[in-house]
Amino acid sequence: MSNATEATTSRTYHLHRERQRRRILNAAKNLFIERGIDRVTMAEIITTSGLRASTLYQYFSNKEDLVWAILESVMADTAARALSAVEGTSSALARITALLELMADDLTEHQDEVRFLSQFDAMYARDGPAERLLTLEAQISPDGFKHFEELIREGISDGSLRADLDPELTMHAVMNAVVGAQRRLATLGSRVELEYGQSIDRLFRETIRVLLRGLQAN
Amino acid sequence: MSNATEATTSRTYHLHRERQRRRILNAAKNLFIERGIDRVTMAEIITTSGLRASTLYQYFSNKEDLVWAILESVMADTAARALSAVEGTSSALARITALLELMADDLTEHQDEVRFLSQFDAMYARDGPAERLLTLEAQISPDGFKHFEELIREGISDGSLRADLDPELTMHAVMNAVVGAQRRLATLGSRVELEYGQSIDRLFRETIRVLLRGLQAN
Amino acid sequence: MSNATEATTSRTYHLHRERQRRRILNAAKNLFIERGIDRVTMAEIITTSGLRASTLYQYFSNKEDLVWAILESVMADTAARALSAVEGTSSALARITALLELMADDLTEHQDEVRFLSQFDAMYARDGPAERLLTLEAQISPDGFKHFEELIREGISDGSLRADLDPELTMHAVMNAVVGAQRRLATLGSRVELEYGQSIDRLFRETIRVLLRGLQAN
Amino acid sequence: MSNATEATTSRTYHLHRERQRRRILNAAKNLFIERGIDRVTMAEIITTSGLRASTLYQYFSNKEDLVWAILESVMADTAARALSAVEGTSSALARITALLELMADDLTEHQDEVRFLSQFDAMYARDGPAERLLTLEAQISPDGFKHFEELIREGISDGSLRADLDPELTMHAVMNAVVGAQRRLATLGSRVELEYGQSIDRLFRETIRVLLRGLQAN
DNA sequence: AATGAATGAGACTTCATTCAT
DNA sequence: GATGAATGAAGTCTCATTCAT
Repeated sequence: MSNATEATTSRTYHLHRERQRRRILNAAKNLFIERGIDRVTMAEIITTSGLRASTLYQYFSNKEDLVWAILESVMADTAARALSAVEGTSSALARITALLELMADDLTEHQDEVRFLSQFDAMYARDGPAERLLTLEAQISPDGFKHFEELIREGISDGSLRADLDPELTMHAVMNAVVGAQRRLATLGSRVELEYGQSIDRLFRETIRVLLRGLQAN
Repeated sequence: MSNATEATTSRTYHLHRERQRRRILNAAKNLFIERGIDRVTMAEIITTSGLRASTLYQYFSNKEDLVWAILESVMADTAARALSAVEGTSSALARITALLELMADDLTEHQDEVRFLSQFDAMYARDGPAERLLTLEAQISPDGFKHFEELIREGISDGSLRADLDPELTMHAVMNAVVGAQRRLATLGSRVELEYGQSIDRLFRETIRVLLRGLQAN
Repeated sequence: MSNATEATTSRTYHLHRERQRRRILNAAKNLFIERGIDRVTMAEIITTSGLRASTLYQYFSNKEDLVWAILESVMADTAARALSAVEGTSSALARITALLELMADDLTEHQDEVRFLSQFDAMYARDGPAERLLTLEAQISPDGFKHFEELIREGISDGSLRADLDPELTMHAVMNAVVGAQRRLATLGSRVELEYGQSIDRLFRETIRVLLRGLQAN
Repeated sequence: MSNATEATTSRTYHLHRERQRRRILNAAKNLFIERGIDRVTMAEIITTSGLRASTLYQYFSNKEDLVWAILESVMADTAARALSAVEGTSSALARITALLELMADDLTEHQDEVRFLSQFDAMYARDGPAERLLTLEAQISPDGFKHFEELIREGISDGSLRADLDPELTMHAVMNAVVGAQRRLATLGSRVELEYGQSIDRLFRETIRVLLRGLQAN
């Protein structure tokens, strides 16, 4: 086999493998999102993805592997959206606003995926190796949060933010609250609207508003 | 059988049933909290509670039933704590402060139970009948949130809070964020401290501070 | 329920349980002996024993458990035979002769079981906890080998056995050779006769003869 | 292509094939010896040998084939050692002594391989075609055993051995006992020392001693 | 009310092997 | 001859739950 042919063959193989992988991932992701991670069986994923069990197991060695791979893909998607949202913003404030806006949009447009993340945290986050998640999370916010911290610093010096804030602490507290609020809303879904009589979107945007006000100097 | 004997028998019987019930509930609760709802099998609950499968099924007709019953007990505990925390406070502000303090305390002292609630939401909240939860939640905050709403109203009229707030919307948004933040911290546990380099308690208290500031007029 | 009834019930249950256990053990033993431990699947044992998989697993928690249980039963049988063979013998020599005779008989009449033991040793003996086996082996030879050792001692003092023997070493060496020869013959089965042109029984008895001669003084 | 080139190509090709074959055999042999024939999967052999499944199957058409090939190689090794041990011996007695010595040495120095043989017998010997084994065994003792038989005959006539021996029967009985003892010791390994409180080597040498004495006339 | 036994349904994997290129 | 991908056929075991007594 000539080198050229070899390369082509290898590329073809690689493409094929990638396609199959996605097929499985898609099937699993949809099922997980639709019915909850723990209620989906491998058999279903196998049927849905149209492969044979043994073939699937050549791509993912067990259910947990699959769950992590999907987590990765969901996070990568979110990260990509975040990156493109932040792109072209000039000030730190604009950047953060864009980020929070994005989270609000994601909540409406990708509620299922947000719920998946929520479920993942509830079920797997505690025992999976911490590093694995940290690595993943590094992707989603290459340095998005850094900007947040900087902004707080800046704001403090120019007097627009309260002087008594501890930049790092505050940033983490606020981000945790935002994420926590977002995930809770996604998780409870329509129940929130029933219970609170407010649309999810309004509630989340109000949360953001209050939090931002809480940061500003008076 | 005389009426008196009958009554005694019935009372004894009732007591016994209650004791057994608690035994099961306790065993299950500890296991759920320790290892996560989905990783606990009925067999384990049976072994731990020291009964036989068939006996247990006379008290709870399936696993979900058990989960809901524990949810109930956890919520009742929290509600009891809330009630005693609020007791003796005079102003609405004091009441709310007491409530938020309690949530911070619960986060440190009952982190496992908070995590249980989080997991419950992630796994069951969506399909269980909404009313069932609403009824339960009515217990936890007999009217605690009402006070919150009132306080906001009051604060708006006396000028201490920002005039542009919509009391109900704001209340729900803030409460959702507080609960979301609390549960997320409980869920991630030590991972948060690793990741954020801050103690869970500090982060949660900072969240509260920022949120409350966000409500105040300048 | 009266105490009497209770006892009866419990006895009935116990009997039933024991019967089922034997049913499984029998089915498995026959299959193992017939086709070799590793070529028998749980599914076959299940079918043969006429129970459902889940029922069987309430008696034995996995295949290895089953294998060990059968080992136990085979050893117990052998031990019982040994005991009754030795019973009524007066001298140590008579005892040993009886024991070796028994081994020869077992080789013809229970060749399958001897082969099972051989197979067990080859496959499991190395990793199973040593104590488990030692305990089991203590059963088979309550003190049968002790007699052997004593006999050697006696023989040495009365001059009938070679003076340069180390009783314990010799006993173990001889027993190991006898058992090794027996198992090898059982394992190779008809192949031996084909290869050696001698009946298994004759070969084994000749082995014993030579070994015993080797012990005698000239 | 010229004849010369063809020959070269063919030789190269042949060399390559031989190398690959050895690679596989080595990997498999080590694994079999280390962990037992039945616990080794083809996948492991494939990984260890560094080839792909499909490539391996071009050399050996199934697992059993591989097992037999290794048996062959182990036996060939032993045979080679036997040959070189016997080489240079003049008398039949010397020959036999050398052979038995070798078996004792093999037991210590090649215990794993002896165990492999033991396992092979337990698992495969019964169903594999008898001739296949006979052919193989012919290798190991080109005529070693013949000598043994002769020796016995000689010994009988010169009065050094007991007159009542049946040369062929005795030879086979003794050889079977020696091999049986050797394999059993190799199989049980350290467990023997635990159980018997004697080193494997001492036990085996004592066995040989007793057997030889058993053959001698007094 | 308690219990021992049973069990349907299915879960997740694994393995040796084959085929098309 | 080598390789990547695929796969049929089993395999072992688990689990929530029920039923007869």
